[in-house]
Amino acid sequence: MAQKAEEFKKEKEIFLEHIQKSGLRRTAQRETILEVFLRTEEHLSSEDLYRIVRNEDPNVGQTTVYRTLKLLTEAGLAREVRLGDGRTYYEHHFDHEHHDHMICTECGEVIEFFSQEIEELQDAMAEKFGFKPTHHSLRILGICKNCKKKEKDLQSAAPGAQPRIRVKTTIG
Amino acid sequence: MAQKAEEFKKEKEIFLEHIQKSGLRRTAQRETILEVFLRTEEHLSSEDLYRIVRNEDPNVGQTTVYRTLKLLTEAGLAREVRLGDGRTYYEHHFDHEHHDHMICTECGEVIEFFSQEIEELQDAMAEKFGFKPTHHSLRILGICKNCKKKEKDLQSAAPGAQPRIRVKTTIG
DNA sequence: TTGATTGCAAAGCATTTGCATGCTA
DNA sequence: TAGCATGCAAATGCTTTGCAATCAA
Repeated sequence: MAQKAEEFKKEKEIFLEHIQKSGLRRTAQRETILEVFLRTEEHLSSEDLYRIVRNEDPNVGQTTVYRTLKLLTEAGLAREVRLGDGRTYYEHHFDHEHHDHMICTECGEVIEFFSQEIEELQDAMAEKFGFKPTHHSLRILGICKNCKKKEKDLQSAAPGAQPRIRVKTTIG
Repeated sequence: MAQKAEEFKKEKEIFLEHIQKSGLRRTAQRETILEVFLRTEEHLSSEDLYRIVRNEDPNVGQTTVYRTLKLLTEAGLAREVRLGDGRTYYEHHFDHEHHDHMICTECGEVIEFFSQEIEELQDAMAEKFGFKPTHHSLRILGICKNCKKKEKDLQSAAPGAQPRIRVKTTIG
């Protein structure tokens, strides 16, 4: 936990630096939003973050959260993620290894994973086409361990049960 | 070209079959939309398709194009693709190999590619987490061969030139 | 003081839905 | 004839923008 506080300090410095470099201003709202973001480890939508932030400070508007998340992304602290349900999520970027996602289409669970081999094959692929990659996104959709189990259990109990789909569309 | 006509025939059969199986109805609009879709090889948004279709038959509504693209997807003829600019594109699915995409963030060009090794590594990854994959999506963003070249040419001519970004947001 | 920042309300966009009318089976 | 399909307009959901008031530097 003490180590966590250290990390936040570093990230806050980065944020301030970015703000100063860009001729922007330090405000209470931005500080609150940054802190809540740093304190939360999951994938947050702007809406999610807004809900938590307004507990700490009801004077923060939805719009400011949107704008600040953009700012955090520019500063290199956050990264936009599309999980496939139409909205934009944000995850920590600074000091976090690059990774990809498996998304359970029943419960919405998101598993992060990383494969050096896949990364290398992608680069090799790009090179083959004379393409200079800047970043990439790999999502695997499917059923997670838990839901696979639940499905089996349900099947024996109530054969016609419908799964609860959270990610609503096929992702190309 | 004669071979093309054959292909369309097969795909039309599939569509009719799907329509009958589902208790739906064969209509002129659906036929027109299907034909235009089959005839076009690129990645089409609903809007794109709508524009072409209304040349053939101005009596087709935007809504019907949306609904029919869903239908084509259900029938297995089309596949939804998210290229990262917020809208949904469709590509041919039937008799087309699975593939992934490289997207140029300057000109918007989309390169299709396939790597058996990447596929296998993904499955291995999923298995490691007890995750049962249903489908996946891999996008590599970057600069295509052409734009890389143009960039260099421009740089020597007008050092401060701004690139035209078509894919507007970072894709997680 | 000056110009960035905020929050509200309104606008934007892609997509979906309600509903009266039109058509297929 | 029954009920699916259509197309318009209105609604939706997420995100962005305009703008007057507020606040940091």
